[in-house]
Amino acid sequence: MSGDASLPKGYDPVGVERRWYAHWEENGYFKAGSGSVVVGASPASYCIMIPPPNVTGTLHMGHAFQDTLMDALIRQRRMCGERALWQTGTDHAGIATQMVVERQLANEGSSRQQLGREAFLERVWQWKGQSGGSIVQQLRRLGASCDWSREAFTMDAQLSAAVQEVFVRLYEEGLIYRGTRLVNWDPVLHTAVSDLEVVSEEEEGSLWYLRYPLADGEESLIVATTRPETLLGDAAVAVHPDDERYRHLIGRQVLLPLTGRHIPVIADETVKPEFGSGCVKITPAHDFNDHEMGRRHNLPQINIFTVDATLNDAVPTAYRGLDRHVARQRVVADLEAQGLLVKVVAHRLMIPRGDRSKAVVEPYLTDQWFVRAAPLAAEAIRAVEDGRVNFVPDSWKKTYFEWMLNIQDWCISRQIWWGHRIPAWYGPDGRVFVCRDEAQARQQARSHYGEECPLIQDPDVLDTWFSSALWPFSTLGWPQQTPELTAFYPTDVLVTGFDIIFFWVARMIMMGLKFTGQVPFRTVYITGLVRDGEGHKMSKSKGNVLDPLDLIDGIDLESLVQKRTRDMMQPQLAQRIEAATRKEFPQGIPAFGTDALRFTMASLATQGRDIKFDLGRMEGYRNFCNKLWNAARFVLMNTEGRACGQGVQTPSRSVADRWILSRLQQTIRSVDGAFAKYRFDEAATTLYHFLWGDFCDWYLEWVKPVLYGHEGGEEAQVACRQTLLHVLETALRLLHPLMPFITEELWQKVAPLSRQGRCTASLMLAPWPHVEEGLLDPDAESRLHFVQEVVGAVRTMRSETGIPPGQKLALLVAGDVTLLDRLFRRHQALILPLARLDSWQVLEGEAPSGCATAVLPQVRLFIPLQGVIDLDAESARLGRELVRLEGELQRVRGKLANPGFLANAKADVVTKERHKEAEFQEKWQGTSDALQRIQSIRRLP
RNA sequence: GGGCGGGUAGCUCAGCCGGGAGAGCAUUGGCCUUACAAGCCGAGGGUCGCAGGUUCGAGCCCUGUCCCGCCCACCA
Repeated sequence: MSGDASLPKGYDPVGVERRWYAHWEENGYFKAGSGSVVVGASPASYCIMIPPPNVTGTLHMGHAFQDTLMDALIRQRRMCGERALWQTGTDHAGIATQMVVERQLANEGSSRQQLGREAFLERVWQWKGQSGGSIVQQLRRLGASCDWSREAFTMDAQLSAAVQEVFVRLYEEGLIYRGTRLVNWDPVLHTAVSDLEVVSEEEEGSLWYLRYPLADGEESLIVATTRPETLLGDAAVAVHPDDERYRHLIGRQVLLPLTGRHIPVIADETVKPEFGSGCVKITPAHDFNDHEMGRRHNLPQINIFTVDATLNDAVPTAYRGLDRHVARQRVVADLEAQGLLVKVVAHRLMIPRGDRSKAVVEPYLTDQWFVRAAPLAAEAIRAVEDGRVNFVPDSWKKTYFEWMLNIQDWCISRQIWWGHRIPAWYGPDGRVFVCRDEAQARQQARSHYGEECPLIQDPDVLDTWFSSALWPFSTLGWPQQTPELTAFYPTDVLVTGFDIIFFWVARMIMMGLKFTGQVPFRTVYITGLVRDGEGHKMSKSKGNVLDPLDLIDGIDLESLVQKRTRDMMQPQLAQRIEAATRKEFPQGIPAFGTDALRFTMASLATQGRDIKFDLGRMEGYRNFCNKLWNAARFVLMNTEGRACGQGVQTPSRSVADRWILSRLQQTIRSVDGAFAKYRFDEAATTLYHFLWGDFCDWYLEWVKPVLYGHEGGEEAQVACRQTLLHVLETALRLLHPLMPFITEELWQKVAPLSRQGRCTASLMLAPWPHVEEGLLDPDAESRLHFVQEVVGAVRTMRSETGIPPGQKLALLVAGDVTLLDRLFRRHQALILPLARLDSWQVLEGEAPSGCATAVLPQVRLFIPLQGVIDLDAESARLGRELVRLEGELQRVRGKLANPGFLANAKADVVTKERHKEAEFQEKWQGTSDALQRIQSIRRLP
């Protein structure tokens, strides 16, 4: 050992991560403008808005994925010298948060109604105070370098003011209106929800065929329905005007069973004669289609439900107060008893459910506030059409257009308490005053009524997404024209999932354009969903959820099982989940560290598809961290306390030094390009292969003889140490956006030794590397490529012919003399140790018998090993190689014999093929010679 | 019903402007070689879903088709 290693033998992320994150945050490095300053230039601004997580939520894999990418972008641009702001914050998540607190109250035997509005809101704020910090703490564990000093919350005073301002202005322009409309009603949450918050899924149901007698005479008709209970609210029966079967009934009255009401038979083009019986019962107050038809035919809207979706007083007494499901059974039973149930057929249908409550949503007539969306959408469509906003991948803009072109008015009022109260006040006569605050409303009311009148504020709050839509400018201080708004708006990239393109992305574009005249962001990077290893969506009920923090810190099996089976909505699933978990993670999950998680996320971030989270890959990248750690350890062991050429401008670099520096430039170029096109996977694999392959496997091995003093002199050592430090230091900078912690830890030790020294207090603030054209060295690259081929060929020969690895060998080389001199003799110091050869010499005359043979372009290699070599193995190997080469030759020659190819292919392609032909031919010849020699030996007794 | 994405090695995925099929993991043979066994050095493994077409040449472009996934849509 060369002295004390200054680093432990393995990388242990735990302490490193906590220490550096605290250090960065305490020193204000996350604040916009903290990055390395480009002298003489006023820095460009760069801004990313975080999709604010739910304030009471917890971090999941989707966050880990997206936030890793955002942080990588921000860190990279910060290092590029830009004034980079990652605006962070949380969302009040109206319904979701209210539900959590209501559940708590239910457990205490209380309810929000018992508490009253004010006390309930106090309770929610209290809960927000308790749990609201956890997700931002978890975000910190990911290494997220957001500007915490600007952390925002959608219900902060300033953001709330923006919400009111937007509401009032839209109202004044007639883009917000109030009206009685059929909306999606969640009977469990007692609130309207928007179309987007309703998820329809196919479920098993029935189609009931019911007989409705005509009011006059003996005739009857049969309707088919999936919702027999709504019969009680029927206003008509509709048939197709051309339907011969029913034409004579049009205009006559039907006696609606169970109610005694008379309803008309009407004709409407939208009725499909082939479905069911061809007769449709029309319930204008409880079905969107029927509602439309009811408007066309002036039918009464008979609301039969209460807010709980129990039957109200509009139905016969027998059914009042019944739940809609009970009512269905009762209605069907009563009809059957009266002989009016014709048949019941199994029928699959789409059932709409609230995305939060999972309750079946009811179309329900209520007074609600709406945003007139179409006028806002028009400009938002143009912004994407003309490229002011780009989608990555581009194909998502189709999805965007599709929705925007068919956009419906947006129901923005919610009958819940947690959220932004609608700034509307009602006078005694119901007149509405929409104002920025109550005082203003009073003033207006006074001038209208001529005296002080009691005003009542609208009890509803706004859809959470209303405030989210303003996030890109409300967080920057709008409606004030703040310096931040000027500097950072429009923002640069939005990183988010496809699942909220409609909920959020589209609405931000509409609101941004409307209120700032500019797009909110120039690029939308759409990520896929993080799925489990089998490609299933992660969900609590499936028990396949991975917590990013468990991947970082590790978790033992028992805790994991407990975590996955705790608080199950369906406890019967717990057993299966437990078994599956024990099978998949028999040892629990080891601690991989944040950097490994981030690197995995980056390398899985291929565009345009969901990602299946592969734990094996994560393990590989954990190993990569360790590899990097040990490479740095090696470099430090061989540089600390020695001459490393700090002041030396033009060291006498070896070809290996020049080679790795050249490879480094290529890597910088490639990583730059990858970041520019959001190919995080490409950036990750490029760095992985440069560090593990070029740097560790080759360069470190090549320099060992120099460092150990076996090869070259003091000057060579200095140049080599300087190169080692420079390359590692630069690579750490390149890797930092993806792996912030380990790179900082190592950089702090490596950078001070490097030629330029540690230029900034933290790697976070260090300048992003740029390509030094002068260090590109094609000559060194091609020569060492040859060396790699020779070393590889010898290693293969050894391994395949069973030569003991410890056995030193003498190599015979045949080929052009000047070539051998140029490529072989001059680089023997790079070849012999890696190939574990102790000598080599140029072969004079015939190759000796009993040789392992390798054929490279223009060079043949022989290892004479009388008695040791496995002739059968070598012969088989050569045979395989010959077959391969013959195949290649055939293909290339076929091409070159084709006049069409020669006539049409580009000249350089033809030249390339000719080279290939020559090369294959030569290899074939050499291999064939070798095989013959072996076979001639085997024929000997 | 409309739209989108995907199908490449056992698994998870790259594959650029059409020009010699790649990586990681897994498998397998050999190594405790003084940074790293979370390591080192080798090897095997693919009818690029299928069928046509364009082209001198197709994993890549076109047409059709099958399978998987997702999104949107009011069929009672």
